[in-house]
Amino acid sequence: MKYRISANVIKRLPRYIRQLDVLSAAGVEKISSSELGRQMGFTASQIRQDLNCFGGFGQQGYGYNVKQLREGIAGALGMEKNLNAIIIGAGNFGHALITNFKFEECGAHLLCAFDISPDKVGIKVAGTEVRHVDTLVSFLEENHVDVVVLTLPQSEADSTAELLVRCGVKGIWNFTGVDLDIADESVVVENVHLSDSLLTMGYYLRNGEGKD
Amino acid sequence: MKYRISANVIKRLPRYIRQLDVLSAAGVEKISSSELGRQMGFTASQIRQDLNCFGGFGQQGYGYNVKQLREGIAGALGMEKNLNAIIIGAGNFGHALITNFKFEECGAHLLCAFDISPDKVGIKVAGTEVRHVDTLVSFLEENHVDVVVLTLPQSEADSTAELLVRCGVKGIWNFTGVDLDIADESVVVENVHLSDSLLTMGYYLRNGEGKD
DNA sequence: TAGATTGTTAATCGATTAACAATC
DNA sequence: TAGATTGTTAATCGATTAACAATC
Repeated sequence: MKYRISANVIKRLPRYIRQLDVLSAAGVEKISSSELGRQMGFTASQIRQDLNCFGGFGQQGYGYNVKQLREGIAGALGMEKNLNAIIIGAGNFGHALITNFKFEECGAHLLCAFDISPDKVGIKVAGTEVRHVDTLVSFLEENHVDVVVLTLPQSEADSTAELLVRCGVKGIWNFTGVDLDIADESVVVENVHLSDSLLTMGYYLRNGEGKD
Repeated sequence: MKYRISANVIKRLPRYIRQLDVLSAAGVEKISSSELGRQMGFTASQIRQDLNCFGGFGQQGYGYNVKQLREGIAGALGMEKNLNAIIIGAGNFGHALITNFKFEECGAHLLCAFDISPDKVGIKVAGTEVRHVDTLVSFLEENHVDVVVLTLPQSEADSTAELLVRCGVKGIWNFTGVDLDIADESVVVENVHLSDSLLTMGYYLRNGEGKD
């Protein structure tokens, strides 16, 4: 890539995808930055700046073709290249992710799940096989895994993450609630803290007005 | 409040809480902004700026008392005042939240759940009663509900949100994946988009290096 | 061509970092 | 008192917004 694109821009890309999908579904073929901005609560300027980080998706005097722009952003996010994923921890939360989360729509493919509990190992959850964690390392050796979804108890979080990094895993989608700090700079960790989201809500509820 | 505190600061508060809890558990009694910064990946300056939005938690020449600071931030977030919550949609995801999510630790109290499916209505999930959605409006009339957790199918998201706002609900924690746009400025909506998180991970995995 | 709207540069605004006096 | 570290002001940096020439 040319020069580093700010994290703020990257975080907005999935929102663009969502809105463009809504527009597409409604049969809208083209849209201007100002109209898209109105719909998403952004300024037209910001939208043009954001999109221009990745090249000229638009056409002067016309606007943006919805489908083309959608593909362009999907390309920037690399959504077309499938990421292989596995999930460790098939408890309530892991189970819900396996069953409901649309990995394919995010350009990912869930290979299988791992758990330690005898009454889970061996079963299939929504078509996904649950293996024993004892087979994890050998699985990682034999398969290319891009992303590991961590949905196991907090007590296991750090040791498991360390093991994964030693096995060369480069992406950890961490739902454990523990802030993993991993020294290896090449590892991408996304910490999902649902409680953060509720706590900030609490702040705004009590201190009046929404965020923006 | 004095003057408006930026959303960036608010979003960092739960992270402070987490780190302080880790320190507390490890028996650490005091900490300086520079050491806390080292641990959390912030500058000491930023930490002092953040904390001073809420008043002098620290003591010159000494640092911050871990427990006191924790209480101070919890106070700023209003964590001690309980928020009443209900959850609508007891499917996989709702079920997982009811079972695993620590509402109490976030200063919230889950009153009950609602669903439409006959084989869910009437049962208890981890001690939480599941009621029929037909009883939702009367429940809202008879109980003060601060936060509604939305974990129902996308097709129901917009209509349900609209109903909730009409019933005077001021907080919606939205897991449906649909961007609710609610005109009423006094309603606080937290949209949780797990897919956003995975998509941005995908970007960094392919374009090298972690975020920071 | 005239109108519209982008791509892109310049101006503004806000957030982070640095510096340092206050003070424990 | 001397050392440490905050609270707070000033400087810097980056992100957002505004403006406008390019062009479809």
